[in-house]
Amino acid sequence: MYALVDGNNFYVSCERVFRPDLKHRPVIVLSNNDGCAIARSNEAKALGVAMGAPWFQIKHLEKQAGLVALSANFELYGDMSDRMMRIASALGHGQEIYSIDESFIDLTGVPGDLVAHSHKIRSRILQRTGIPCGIGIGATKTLAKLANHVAKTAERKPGSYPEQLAQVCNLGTMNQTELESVLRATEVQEVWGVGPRISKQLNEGGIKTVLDLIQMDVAAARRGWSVGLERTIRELQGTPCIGLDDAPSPKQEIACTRSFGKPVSDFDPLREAVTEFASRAAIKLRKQCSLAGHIKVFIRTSPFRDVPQFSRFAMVPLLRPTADTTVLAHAAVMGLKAIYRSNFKLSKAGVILMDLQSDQVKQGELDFGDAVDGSRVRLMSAMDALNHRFGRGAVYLASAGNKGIKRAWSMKQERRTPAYTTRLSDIPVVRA
DNA sequence: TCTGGGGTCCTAGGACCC
DNA sequence: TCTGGGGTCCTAGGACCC
Repeated sequence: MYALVDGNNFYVSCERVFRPDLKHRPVIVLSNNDGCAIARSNEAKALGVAMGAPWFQIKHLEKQAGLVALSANFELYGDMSDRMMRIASALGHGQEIYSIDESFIDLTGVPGDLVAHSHKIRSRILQRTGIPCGIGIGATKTLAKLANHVAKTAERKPGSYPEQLAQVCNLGTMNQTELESVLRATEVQEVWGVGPRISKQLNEGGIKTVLDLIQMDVAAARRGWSVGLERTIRELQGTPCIGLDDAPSPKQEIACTRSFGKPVSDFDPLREAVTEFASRAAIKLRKQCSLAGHIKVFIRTSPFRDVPQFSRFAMVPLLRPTADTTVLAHAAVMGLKAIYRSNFKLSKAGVILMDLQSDQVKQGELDFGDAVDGSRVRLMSAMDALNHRFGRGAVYLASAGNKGIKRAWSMKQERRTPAYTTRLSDIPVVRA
């Protein structure tokens, strides 16, 4: 058995912990650059704000309906996530942290009433972090996901499912009739692994509810779609195909990409941006003890704007795999030089580290006199240590531009709340 | 004016091999 | 008239996830 613990409207819930005045009001959190809605309170959902809705299209709701929009504050969400995950792990014996607000728990060998136990953990998370959760339980991860959807929907939309399934839902203990009525009440697009494309195709073939999907012939699913859909159906039928991944393997790619606050045409700001992105990606790379073999750089115009379009990338091979910020940033800028053209209003750039491998692998090579210099590795460790101790940006490459000055390409974040839990200067003060 | 960022997996098709 | 068969590896692109 698996459980899925998932924070409700997670980013909004994090904000509400420190802004109780936002409770019961329509609130959304915006993506970087204050671009579009990436989290919505129930009240905002009820207003009809869609996931991913561009802010400029819904901005009128600010005055019309009291909609509150906040800039994304990932420093806060990451810390709140750590706290929630720690408490959630007590639900079972193994935990896979699947995303910032979700974790799967292995319930194998957990004795007693799983629903009562889950309610207890749910209350503990709410009490100690302020984050409300939904917990779904099922024989497979896909069923646990589905149960979680039921638990959250039953709470948010009374009448959608039986009331007692709200907050915690165990599909594993339902009788056939109850289970079928839940499956019939749920549309295929709610299933984990079935996206908009496949659900549309399934609907056209008359498969509309999860009950229809569960009864589908797995061979036909494989022929018509892929092994992925076959696996999803088998999981829905109760055959585990996806195990708990509680020791995630290192990333195979590490990216840092950003849209700019406003369009950029000149080379210098692009060089700064690409240097900055390469530096940030390199930090992540060293954190997982990897080296990169290739670095990909791209720049592009906005596909949403009616301007001459431009989109190019360069793949730069590294002489030898490295995690050295200066080498990676230099390679990225070389790539940028190769693809840069003036006279375009560029809106986004990014760097992707590829062909990653462990930093423990020693590649035998001929010595051409420029072999890996241990002092460079120590320099990187020193940089990481300084930035960790004194905050990001304490030391950085000069070619990333002066961080003390507003950089032409920096992103827009006009509505960001403080880092309440991670910066001394931002910690709330309680007055007697 | 204004539309996110960071990943994974699967498949088809081409290059290449004998 | 008529142009093999079987395999691997790599890559680009699609679909999906949050």
